[in-house]
Amino acid sequence: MNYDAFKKGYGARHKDIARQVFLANQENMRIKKEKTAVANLEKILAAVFSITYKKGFQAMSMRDLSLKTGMSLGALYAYFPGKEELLSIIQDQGRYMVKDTLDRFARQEDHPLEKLRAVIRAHIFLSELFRPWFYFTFMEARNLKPAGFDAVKAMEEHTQKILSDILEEGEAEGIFRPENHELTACMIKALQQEWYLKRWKYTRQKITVDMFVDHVLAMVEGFCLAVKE
Amino acid sequence: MNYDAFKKGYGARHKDIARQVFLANQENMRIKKEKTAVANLEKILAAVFSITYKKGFQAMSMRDLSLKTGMSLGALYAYFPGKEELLSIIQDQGRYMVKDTLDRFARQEDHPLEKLRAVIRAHIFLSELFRPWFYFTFMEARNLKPAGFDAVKAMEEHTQKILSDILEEGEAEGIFRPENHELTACMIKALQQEWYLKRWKYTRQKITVDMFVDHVLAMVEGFCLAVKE
DNA sequence: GTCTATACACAGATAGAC
DNA sequence: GTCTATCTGTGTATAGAC
Repeated sequence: MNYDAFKKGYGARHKDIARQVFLANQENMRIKKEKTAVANLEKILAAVFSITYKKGFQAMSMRDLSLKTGMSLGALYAYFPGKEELLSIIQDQGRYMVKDTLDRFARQEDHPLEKLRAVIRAHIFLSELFRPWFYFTFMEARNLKPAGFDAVKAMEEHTQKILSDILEEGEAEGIFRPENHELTACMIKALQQEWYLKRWKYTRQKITVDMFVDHVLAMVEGFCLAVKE
Repeated sequence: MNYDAFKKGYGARHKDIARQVFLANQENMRIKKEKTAVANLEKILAAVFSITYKKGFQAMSMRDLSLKTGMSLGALYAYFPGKEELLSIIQDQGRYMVKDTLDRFARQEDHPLEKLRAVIRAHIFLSELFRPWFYFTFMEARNLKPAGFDAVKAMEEHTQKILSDILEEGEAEGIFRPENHELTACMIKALQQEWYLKRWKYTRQKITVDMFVDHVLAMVEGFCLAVKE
């Protein structure tokens, strides 16, 4: 599966994500009409990503956000109780998207090697499709309150476990070499993260997401696969 | 070489770094006595790292810094012209340390495989020894003005080239497999970065820097080494 | 639902005494 | 060299008109 196929198969678009955010946080919003709320949330999210990509969430002022969205300060506060809550809302939604997608892809395949490939691909392709979310989730995690940061850590360990479980399973079947699978899972996660943390580099070097994924898979398989005698 | 050996062999300590910072920025400081300046710079740097690790540079107020160092606001401004300049000073010094060390280790070995190992090890060990510097340099890069950010990018590409040059050289000698060495260099850098970006994870999992380095090397060599026929 | 106007806290930075 | 006191801009957030 390449990126184009993934993109076509993956239903959700920006508007759908905004709708999910609305449904999950409806009780804290003064806006009641779904259509209005979703349209404006979409604008707000896009603006947040655009502003914070360059200077970070802390440095983004509510006036910046007002200017970029074309909405007034008063209007913005009808969509979330405060700046800190806005951060949590985005982080929560980001985590939900990743967990939901990876769990789904992990269930789709049976053979450990195919499963490993599917999960690695899905993670990187998803991070390409929702790059701003991934970048934001990583870079702004430390601005969360302890509870939020704990959720980030738990998520990191959850996705790591998906990978190490596959590796264990494959070792039991004689497909993968015995190794410290926890550590290998960490390395895989590091490679995945590279894609959305340093996008400027790959854009400049004209490396596509498909090339990147293939290289990651080659490296991982070169290390993990049991040698045929 | 393991981490302990690296640490013993690597001369510079925190005080020496503070001295380098003093010498490099002397003309912008109102403090003239080296001994006073170095001692206080050491305090200031430690305080910056401690505060920003949790909430970032933008969110650190000068009053936070004053409290943590035990120095007054007025005194702090005798050591640097402004908050933004303080950021540049730290970033510049961080880059200098990395470049200086890596170039040195790359020159030390002759055989491509040994050189590759030496450079990868040196980078990870250095990031362990000066973890706050590395973490800070990465996380706060986007708060720099364009010129500073360009320097960061140039540095990233410089260290990448050190690696890809070694891989090219090794391929010419038949030691490494033909591959997209640029991309492999990127992967290696991603693995190195993982160590200082997610230290909390490795502390929790009781993984030492030596274990980590060995795993990275095993993975890289498994992928790069030409297969013996 | 969205606007303008404004409250009030806190930021970075400096002046001038010691 | 270091301190305290203070200036001035900007931050988040809200009240109340439309």
